[in-house]
Amino acid sequence: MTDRFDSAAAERRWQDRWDAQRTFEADSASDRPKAYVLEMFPYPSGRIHMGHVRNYTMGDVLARYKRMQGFEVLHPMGWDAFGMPAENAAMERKVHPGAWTRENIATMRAQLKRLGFALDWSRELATCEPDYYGHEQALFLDLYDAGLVFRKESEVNWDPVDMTVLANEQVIDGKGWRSGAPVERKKLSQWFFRITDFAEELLDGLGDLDRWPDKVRLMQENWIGKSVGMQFDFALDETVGGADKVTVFTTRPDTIFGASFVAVAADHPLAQAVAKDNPEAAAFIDKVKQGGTSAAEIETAEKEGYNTGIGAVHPFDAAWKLPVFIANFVLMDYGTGAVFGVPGHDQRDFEFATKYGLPIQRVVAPSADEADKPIEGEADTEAGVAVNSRFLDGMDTDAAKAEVIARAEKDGWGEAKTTWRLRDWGVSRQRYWGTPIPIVHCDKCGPQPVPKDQLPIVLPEDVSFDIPGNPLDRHAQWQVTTCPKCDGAARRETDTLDTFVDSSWYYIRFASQPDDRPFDAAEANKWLPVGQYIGGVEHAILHLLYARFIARALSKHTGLEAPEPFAGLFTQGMVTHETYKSLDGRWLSPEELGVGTDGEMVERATGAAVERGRVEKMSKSKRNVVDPDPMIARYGADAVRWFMLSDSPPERDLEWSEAGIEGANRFVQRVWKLAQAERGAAGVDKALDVKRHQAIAAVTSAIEGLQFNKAVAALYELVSAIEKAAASATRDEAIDTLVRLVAPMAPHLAEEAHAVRGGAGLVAEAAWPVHDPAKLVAEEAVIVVQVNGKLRDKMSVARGTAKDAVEAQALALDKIQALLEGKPPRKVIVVPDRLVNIVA
RNA sequence: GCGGACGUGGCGGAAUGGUAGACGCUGCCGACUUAAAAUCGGCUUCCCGCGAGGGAGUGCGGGUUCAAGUCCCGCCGUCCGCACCA
Repeated sequence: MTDRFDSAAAERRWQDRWDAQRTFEADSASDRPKAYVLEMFPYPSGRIHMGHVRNYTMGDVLARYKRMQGFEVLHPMGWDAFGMPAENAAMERKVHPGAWTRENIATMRAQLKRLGFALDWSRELATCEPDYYGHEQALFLDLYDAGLVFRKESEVNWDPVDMTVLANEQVIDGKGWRSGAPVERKKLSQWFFRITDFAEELLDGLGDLDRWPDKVRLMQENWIGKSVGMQFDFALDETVGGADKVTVFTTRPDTIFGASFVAVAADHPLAQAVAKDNPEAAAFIDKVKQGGTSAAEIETAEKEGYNTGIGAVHPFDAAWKLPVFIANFVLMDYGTGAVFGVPGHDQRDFEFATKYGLPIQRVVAPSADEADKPIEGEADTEAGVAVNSRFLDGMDTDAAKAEVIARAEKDGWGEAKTTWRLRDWGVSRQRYWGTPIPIVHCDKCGPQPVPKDQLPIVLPEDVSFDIPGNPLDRHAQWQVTTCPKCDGAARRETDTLDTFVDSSWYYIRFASQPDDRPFDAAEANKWLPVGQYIGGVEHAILHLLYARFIARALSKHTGLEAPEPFAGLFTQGMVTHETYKSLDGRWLSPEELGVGTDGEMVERATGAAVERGRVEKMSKSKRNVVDPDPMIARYGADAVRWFMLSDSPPERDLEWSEAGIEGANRFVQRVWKLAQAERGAAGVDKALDVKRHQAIAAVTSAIEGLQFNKAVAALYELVSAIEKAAASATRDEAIDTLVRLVAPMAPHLAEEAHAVRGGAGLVAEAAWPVHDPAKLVAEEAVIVVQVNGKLRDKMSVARGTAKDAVEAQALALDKIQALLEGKPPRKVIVVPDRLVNIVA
């Protein structure tokens, strides 16, 4: 009689044992090879959701697998604990952000522990604690000393009612998401990290990240946005606001003879100067500024301009003057905020020129004899040969570009120039719940860095959120300090750091956590870079780019040797679930549903019909969230983990379903039943042994390739084969192998099975099975026999049978004889041990 | 608009150019049971056929090959990212 697997008891037993034996604590001094497995640490929002469970289960499988392979594994966990939700909770529920956050951390830590993850909890950190952010302040000062921190005026979204700065995603249709008040643009002095200093390196570095998804590399490449071209001046035929020239940037200097206008952005100094005593221009600028900033509005906005009446002198022809427009499609924050328009070869310029009746001249053609080919309907943006371009005529596009740049540089009116889309990283946040920026403002000495021995600068606890705005700003004593330079009265910086700063170095702190400095480089170097980093695609750009930047900066200015922090990156899919809607459009949770008299789904409370919605990402608003805790209680942690890995490929979405978790539970029970099988039968089962070796090979390569769904399938096959096999020594061995192969995925089950089968020690520390390539195939090979590529028959031959013999045997088959009707085959292809194809 | 990914049964998905649909889910049939649950066995791409068997089939249209889900060319569709980037 076999028992059902008691998941609750097993979870308690083995989690306690792992804890007591410190099984998963990483030893930096170990001489085993090191493996660093990391999942993106969670924001402590309140409770763990299925997305976390999936993410951390994948990392856990890898960490446990690596440990069984003999690696010293670092697999830590922490909390991305600063950020706005804590302040929102403070305002709504009158709880202190710290109390709210720490309570959430306690809840979520307990939830994670219930899943039995092989985490080194001794290295747990929370970014909201002074023993983390104090070190971050030290790093800030290091970057400051390295010249990578600076201060400048920058515009922010300002909510005049809440008196607060808003992130872009908090601005909805130009209004604050909470107050609903129209958002203003406000200039504030803010701190920046000079990430643009590293633009070229960050771009080049992508080339080495061969274990990153191409998609993410491409997104970063686009974000960095390198464009190579030239910058040059157009002289103006009058002086406006003290300026007698306008500087433009272009990637197509070869089209300079196709220019028919110059355009500047609405907030370009030249435009501002013109507007000063020109109400018409001022009105146009206002109109442009009011234009929507949403993607949809930009897409549909028509190209519009205001002709200033100023003339710009063509650099190659003093007599040639181009009209200068203020145009709505020119952006101040890209290039120089001014362009020259070539309607023949740029689509925007084409539309603009068409609207304002400006000349459209072809200056690039597919070949030199197509100089007169008209430009019709749209601009021709292809490279080719310069035409109608005086001294450039006949040159290919690249040569023409080089020629223009060479002449400009020689004559001093322009130069080769590369511009970037990437902006410097604004790190100031006018918020309370973040890392205080370690700067002191002195009226006499200006902003001064705080000496390191005064760190950490701790956030004051006595703050209130009754009044809108940043509580640090109105805290009476906290700001008051003395200038480190002149000892005079001074005020602390009340801005805090962007939480992306917190997450851009936490993986280093995990690897090494001395008390007196952010990290010990020698120790960190033992672990870094992270071998496998796992998280959601939503962090493909910002978090990963910032972390790469910080790692590079630290590699340059400290002893850290990991310019690329994450050698391998994997972005997993979401966890989705069915949704339901009432006929009047309210989202319904599964608990609100019942079955009506006719068997149809109805809303339990009202008996009204229910519409089955799309399968969507689990979210509170759509009421389709499945909480992990009750699932663990009901099915056990192993079944939940198993389901997270089965079915869908890890990079795609996984649909949570009742049937799926039931299936996972069935698997757990099947393995448990096998584990209890009587040991000691004699005899060899060759077929089962082949299966065993195949399973080892399949599971191993699947885990290596992060294809957990394939590992799962291979394990199902092994279990089925064992179930069908009669008792034998081979079968005992196969069960032992199964227990180890399943251990990274269902660790409690594996430990329990290992113990009940008399195994010594922990399976978590047992060796990973190794397959024998010679035993991967059966002695008999099944040969497929095709006629004209169509499967007609199969036959079994000894592996390695010679081609001639196989061919003869195939031709002798009754079915084949019948199909050939006595005619000799025209050709026979034999693939040894696989197939015979007869061409009739 | 630019860039990328994807398209295979009722569903999730497998397939170094070599048996398409592994494995799971669902559904159906059967065994065990007084009965149910659980468990076990079988079937489950579609069409024709009682059956043996035959035919079709991987979004659509072409091509390469003894052989194409897989490679090439051209379409269609879905999803994602970026977006007036000069």
